[in-house]
Amino acid sequence: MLQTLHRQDGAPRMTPSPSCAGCGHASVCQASGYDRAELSGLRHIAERIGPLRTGEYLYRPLSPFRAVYAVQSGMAKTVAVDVAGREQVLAFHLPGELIGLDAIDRELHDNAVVALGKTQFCRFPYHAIRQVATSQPDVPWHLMHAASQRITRLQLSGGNYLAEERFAAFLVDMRDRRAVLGLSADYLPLPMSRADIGNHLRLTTETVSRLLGRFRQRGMISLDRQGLHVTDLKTLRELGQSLLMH
Amino acid sequence: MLQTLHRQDGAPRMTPSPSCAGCGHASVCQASGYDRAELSGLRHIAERIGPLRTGEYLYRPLSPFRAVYAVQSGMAKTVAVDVAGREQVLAFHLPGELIGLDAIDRELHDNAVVALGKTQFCRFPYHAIRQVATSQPDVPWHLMHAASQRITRLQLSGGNYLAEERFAAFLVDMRDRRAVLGLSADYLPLPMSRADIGNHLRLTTETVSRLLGRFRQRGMISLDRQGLHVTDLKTLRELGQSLLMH
DNA sequence: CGTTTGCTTGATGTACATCAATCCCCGTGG
DNA sequence: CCACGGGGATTGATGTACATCAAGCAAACG
Repeated sequence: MLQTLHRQDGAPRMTPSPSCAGCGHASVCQASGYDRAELSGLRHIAERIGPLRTGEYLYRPLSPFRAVYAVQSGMAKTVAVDVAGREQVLAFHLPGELIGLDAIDRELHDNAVVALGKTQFCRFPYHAIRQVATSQPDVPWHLMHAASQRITRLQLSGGNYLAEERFAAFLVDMRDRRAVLGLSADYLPLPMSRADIGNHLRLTTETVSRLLGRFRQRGMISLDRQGLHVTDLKTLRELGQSLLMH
Repeated sequence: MLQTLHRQDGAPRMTPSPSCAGCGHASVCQASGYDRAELSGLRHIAERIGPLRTGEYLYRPLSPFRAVYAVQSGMAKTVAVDVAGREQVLAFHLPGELIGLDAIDRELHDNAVVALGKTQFCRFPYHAIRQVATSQPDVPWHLMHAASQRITRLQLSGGNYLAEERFAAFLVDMRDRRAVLGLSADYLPLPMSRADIGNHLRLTTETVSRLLGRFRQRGMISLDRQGLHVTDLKTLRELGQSLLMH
């Protein structure tokens, strides 16, 4: 289970707004750039959703696209389901990361988003975003940057690499994203199942388990029930370097 | 491995062009939506580049991001090179498809774009796009749609599927994209090497060759030196359906 | 508690890679 | 015109990274 996020003590407060005033998760929005004055309109249209609990859906495949979302606290996964019923975990989302940009083009969500542990979301209605964009021209470019980043990430993760490289890169990537957000970085909570991790990395649960064991044996990580501790980031980063952004 | 990156050298020649009037490739731009009045500004900032020949670069890794591009005629590939020197073919680009959106976020191209056969490009300087966007607010949203589409495609292709499924989906996808652009759809020119196709699909040249042979034997395609003819689209689409958009 | 559910660990299987010829174009020079 | 060379394509034999199958185990949960 994920605990509630703690606000950074020395972090500057963001400007109060109808929706975001008093939100306990301001620091992650700041880390994601939502506190910039040119994007202030986004704060005013944000709606809170949740908390959702493990396995509950934010949206389902084939639901119409009406908004983009961001995790506020907790963690979520995006899952695609194909015609044969096979599932594919496309991403794990940390607080502040935009969800649903892939649905803009066809105005249709072809994926599901599922909460992993108690999770809260922010909802940004698309019509409101378009409205805000007319007075704040940086807004669409902010989305564009988020989309650009997502494309870069997907391109890297699509590559043909060994299980060990992909898994190391996965851990380091998650660590780095948490560091940017001001969350505990050496400790990674893993509210998703081994099956989810494996599916995401095109591996089986057994292989994930074996990799975790191997990394633990080599002193790169230490495991507990809720997640893992990164104890040798340098080695881990070297293993995954081909798959990581610089 | 792939030698193309080291084969040819030479800076692309650029021809400034105030508008698209008289461009012989207007139909593909039309198919891609560039003829809409709300995007007319894009036509006025387009510059022609090329023609480039097989193996010549549009841009190289680590070059600064100053523009997005579109293929005008011919075909191109995007190639990522990691720290270990391994290459990964990320995409093959048909006329009208935007190239370089992944570089917007970090203002840096971490990939190369290489011509496959005699290929012409359109260049859209980023500062000019931003300028045009101030008077034509649909412009950033057009890019956003292109990015959204790219994300959807990458998510699909990242999945864990059999070689046969991926290859069938690749052929059908290319066929469908050509159909949208008004190009010959049953006939697919393949100016890239088997190695390029295989690399893109996480397969070896040998496997690509065997798949082509198998598909030919089953009467799904017929091969010639320059490309292939799709003779049983239905079966091909069924094979690849899990990986295709609907 | 017992049952369930997910995790771990070992033995065996397989899709595809790798290795290795051979073939087939196509360009080049005589 | 043909001889020759070389890079890509095909085809077959063998290897391997990871999946699949199978069994035990430990935490979670009613």
